[in-house]
Amino acid sequence: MDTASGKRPVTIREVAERAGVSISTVSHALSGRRPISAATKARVREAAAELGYDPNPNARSLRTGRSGLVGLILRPRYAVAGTPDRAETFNRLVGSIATEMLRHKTGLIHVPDLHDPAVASVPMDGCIVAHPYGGDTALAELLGRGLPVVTVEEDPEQPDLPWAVRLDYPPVVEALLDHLHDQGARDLLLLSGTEDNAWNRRPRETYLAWCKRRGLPPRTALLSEGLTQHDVPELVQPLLSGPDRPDAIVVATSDFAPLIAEAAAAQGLRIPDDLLLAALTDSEHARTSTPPITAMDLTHEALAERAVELMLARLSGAETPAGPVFLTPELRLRESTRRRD
Amino acid sequence: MDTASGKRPVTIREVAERAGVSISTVSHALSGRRPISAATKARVREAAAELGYDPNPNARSLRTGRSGLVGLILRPRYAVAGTPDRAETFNRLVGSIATEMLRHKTGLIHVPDLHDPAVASVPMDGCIVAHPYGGDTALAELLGRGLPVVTVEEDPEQPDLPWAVRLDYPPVVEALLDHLHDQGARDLLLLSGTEDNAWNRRPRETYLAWCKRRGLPPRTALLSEGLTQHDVPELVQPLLSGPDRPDAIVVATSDFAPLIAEAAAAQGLRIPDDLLLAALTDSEHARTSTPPITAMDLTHEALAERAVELMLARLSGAETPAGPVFLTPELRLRESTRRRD
DNA sequence: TATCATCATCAAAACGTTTTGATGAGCTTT
DNA sequence: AAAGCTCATCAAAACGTTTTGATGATGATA
Repeated sequence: MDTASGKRPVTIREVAERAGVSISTVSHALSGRRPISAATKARVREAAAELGYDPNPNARSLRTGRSGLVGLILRPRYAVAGTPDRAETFNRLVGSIATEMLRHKTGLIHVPDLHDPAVASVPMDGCIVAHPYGGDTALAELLGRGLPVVTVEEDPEQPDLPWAVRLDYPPVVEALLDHLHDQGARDLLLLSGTEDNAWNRRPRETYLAWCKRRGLPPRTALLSEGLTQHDVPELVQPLLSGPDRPDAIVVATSDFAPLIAEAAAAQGLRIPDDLLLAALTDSEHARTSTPPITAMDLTHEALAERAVELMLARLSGAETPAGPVFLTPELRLRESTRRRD
Repeated sequence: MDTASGKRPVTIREVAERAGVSISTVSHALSGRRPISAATKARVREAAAELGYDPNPNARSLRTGRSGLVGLILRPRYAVAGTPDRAETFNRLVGSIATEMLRHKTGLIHVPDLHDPAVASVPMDGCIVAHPYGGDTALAELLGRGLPVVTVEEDPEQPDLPWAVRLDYPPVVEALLDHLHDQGARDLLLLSGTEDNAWNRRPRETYLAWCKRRGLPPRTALLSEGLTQHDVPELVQPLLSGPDRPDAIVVATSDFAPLIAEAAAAQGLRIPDDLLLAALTDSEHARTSTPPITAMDLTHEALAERAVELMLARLSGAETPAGPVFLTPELRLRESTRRRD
């Protein structure tokens, strides 16, 4: 095997010479876009095979204006921060989109940075933007370029943008809150993340509306997704002590739930007996913690499937739904919110 | 916001016209590869910004011969088959490579199919091939093209190919076998997968050598990675009944371990009391099964980190190690191989 | 003042395709 | 035998960059 790495790729010109025809004949013979005699076609095919011809994708894309590749931009910053725990969400998101793209035999590019001039720009026919921020600049930029965009979750500032695959939070969050209420909770605390995206905004809105409807005082606070294991207990401790401690906590970031459980234990509070605890995203951490923690599963796989489907439909010029597509997150009820009888 | 999707992108020519200079001056002003007067440079920058100029990546790559993108090819077929269980391995593999690439601000392309003519070929400066097969054709093709390749695990037929990040199985597999032996196992059965890659071959070789050294009769069988939940119990049942049943089973595919545990239970065999059970890859399934199953963690994250590092070093022309890089898998001892005292 | 270097800018070539209008050979029709 | 068709093939343009040799202006030197 020749491993010389400086090898110049075979061009269409060399194939043409070998087959004794013109460049355009080679192109037509291989693409079949114009009739070529059977004999010539065979000769060209043979020459191409012998030389190991592989058309230069850049030249082709430059000419045709399409690369056959789809970009993927993942907005949440924590995704790149990458603590081992946060990785599960990232991996499910990325992995399931990659799986779907492979199933459809279409190349997927992880776009590193849209704006950094040091980063090569990326040849994509369309782009999936996952979990955009409010007034997302990357999203706006792509739309401004006229590139076909499909979002996973919506830009909260532009909720009605078409070609979005969205999660329908209200019924699920209400079901969770009702469940907590059923279990006796009357003083619920919501700890949202600080990324300004739909996942943080929507459940918060639902929570506030629910409290108003129930006549309960809403209590909210922020807990940045970027916090470490060390920060969380410290920040949470004061919330758990004193006479006005909540009797239920809903925390957005699932990884923090077990830390809150520990902090509660340190105060002598038992879960679920003295404090109910639930998270707004699921993770192994939540599933295997003691006790296992009730969580909302965002069904990344389903989001990925629909988003990829939508993107490929758009690129192929097929009919696509006019408005956003809604999926329902799954509520996973576990021991952390189930009072023993 | 203008959402017209048929918008033609801004070219360097339009920037040049707007700034009142030639095309090449724009190129030089933006790239800084030749001195341009401060005034002109400012004018060009302004024009580019106003028009929202973004250089066409295909044209640039065609001219320069580099795209700034790295390809990723995942060989194992099960990866695309994608049962929910198999997904964890796939996601960790893909997710951690994507994470590393993002950290280095370099685009990553999932290559769907190297040979399918219906699939657009992919503009990559180098390619990471994960878990190649014995005599891997895709690997050979890439090497034949002279493309820089880094493999995660080696092609078992060409174990000494440089620029491979390999797992050092023997010490870990021996440690596992010794552990089983310590726990009293004398009749060990190895159930390998059917994908012909290093992960199936190497541990098998170590097992055979270990048996010979210990004077124990080796027993092996195959269990395809593509089997479903329904197939496995049926196939395993006969192995567990009869007087010559093994007292320890090492199964490659981690998802099958809990199924084997069930099949054993159906025969009245208890784990670990009557049968020791271990897997050659880790998964949540194995971690949370009852009892938790001893497994070898392939440390995909570490493999990814080294592979990406190696690839980027090669592409930047830096010094790279001459031979393969070895990492050691982690043995996770759990209850399934620990006899109660 | 003529000559020479320096500096900023320009024009043109090249990268490897696909596409399209033109060309010529071989038939059929008049 | 001339005219018209069809079919296969060809030549050339175009896609949007980067790169390089050429050009002209400006100021320094002889």
